[in-house]
Amino acid sequence: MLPSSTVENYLKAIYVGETHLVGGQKLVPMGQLASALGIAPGTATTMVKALAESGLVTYEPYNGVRLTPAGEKLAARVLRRHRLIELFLVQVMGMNWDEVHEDAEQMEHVVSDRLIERMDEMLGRPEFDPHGDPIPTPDGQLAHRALETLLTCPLNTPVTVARVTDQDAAFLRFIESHHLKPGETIQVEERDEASDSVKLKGRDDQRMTIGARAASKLLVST
Amino acid sequence: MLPSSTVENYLKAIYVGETHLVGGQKLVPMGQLASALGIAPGTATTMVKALAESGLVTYEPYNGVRLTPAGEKLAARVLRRHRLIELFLVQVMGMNWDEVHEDAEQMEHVVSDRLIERMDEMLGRPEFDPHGDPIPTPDGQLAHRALETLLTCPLNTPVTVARVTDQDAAFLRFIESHHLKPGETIQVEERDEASDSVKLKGRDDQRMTIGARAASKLLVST
DNA sequence: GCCACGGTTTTGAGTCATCAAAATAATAAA
DNA sequence: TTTATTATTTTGATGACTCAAAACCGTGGC
Repeated sequence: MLPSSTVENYLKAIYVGETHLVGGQKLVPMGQLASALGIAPGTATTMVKALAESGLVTYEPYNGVRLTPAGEKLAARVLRRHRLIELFLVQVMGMNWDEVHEDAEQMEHVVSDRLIERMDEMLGRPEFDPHGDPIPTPDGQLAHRALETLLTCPLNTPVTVARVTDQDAAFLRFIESHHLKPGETIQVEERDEASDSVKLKGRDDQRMTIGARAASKLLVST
Repeated sequence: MLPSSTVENYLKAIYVGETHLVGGQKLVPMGQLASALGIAPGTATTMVKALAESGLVTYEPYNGVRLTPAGEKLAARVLRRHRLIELFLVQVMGMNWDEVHEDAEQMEHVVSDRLIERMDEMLGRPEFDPHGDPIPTPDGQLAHRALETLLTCPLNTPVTVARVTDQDAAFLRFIESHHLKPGETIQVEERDEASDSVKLKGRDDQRMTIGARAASKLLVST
């Protein structure tokens, strides 16, 4: 039984949901899953029970859901495809990084392994996609770097933007126009709790202030 | 209402079915449609009635189905996408022409207009795909050439292979290995009704004999 | 002109994925 | 502890799409 696009999307959402979980708890709650997929909560429950039936997830009623090794393998495969496709569309086809998400979202379910392999080859076996998200290897391994957000990194120290953890097109365009894409070097000059904002010095010493919410989505390496 | 992949496939099948019709009759019979789509005849009937309901086709019970202008526009769009994708996969990604059909079949329904436009641009607004099939323009026009099959073209006269009207991977590999791809120059030396075969002289004066059924799928320009 | 046969349509049913809304469980508040 | 709030699960239904098999044309053969 090859998984349907729907199943692949559930697994992917659970996978990334797990990474967003704080602390030792490992179960993704149904509500979070449902809203991540844009479906009604009841639908998520029904579907997750079916996934548990086929051994892809572990389901604890009223607590949440977790991937089994089999489910994790499939999820990593989908994520790998998604990120390779995004990088391909940007790197090879010259599309903007804020307009490739939807295409990747669709293509990840349908293109052949051969085509994915060809993309991987043309891109030189990349480890990160245009947003700095790590690309799982064919066997599901994720490269992981120790990164900090702009809310936690040291002040007045040059840091390199490594990853942007938001796919929203408007946000991505903002990042791009302010030269905050992965690879850029910046410094955090000041954080202000009261105004919920962060002051930055960017390329050409350009000053800018961004909200804490946005700052938390920019990951940097020191 | 954007059409589902299923609807797009029905329209595409009717579209190419129409071109395969001989003479003045213009209706694609249900049986042909069903077998082209690999579905049960009853399913085709049900679906075609729904398509007629939404104004995409004209349906005459027991006679067949024909596209309306609206349906034809949609069908041409899908075919354009399919053929651009195939050409892109071969030309840009270096895939073999016998292995791109399935990917194109899936991608044609999901990739964005922007991505298609980008492919078209990268390919230099091509008129024909790797099989020599014409690529409809954005407004649905088809370039058409006066072509003959190897069964009807003049004998002992150099002709250029222009189109291969079969997507079967094994057949395409045969064509390729015998240097009969679109663009190659060949000559028909002899036709034998009795043995149902055609004798050819190909590249480097190499002689070969192919069956009439295969010969009818090779279109040439004189 | 009748009948048989191939193609077509109907019928009845099933799968997958979804929703809204009612019922229920867990949790936080009073 | 009892209640109120919020999250989750059930229930009942729907919309696409599909099949198998029974019923139904329509035409060619005799």
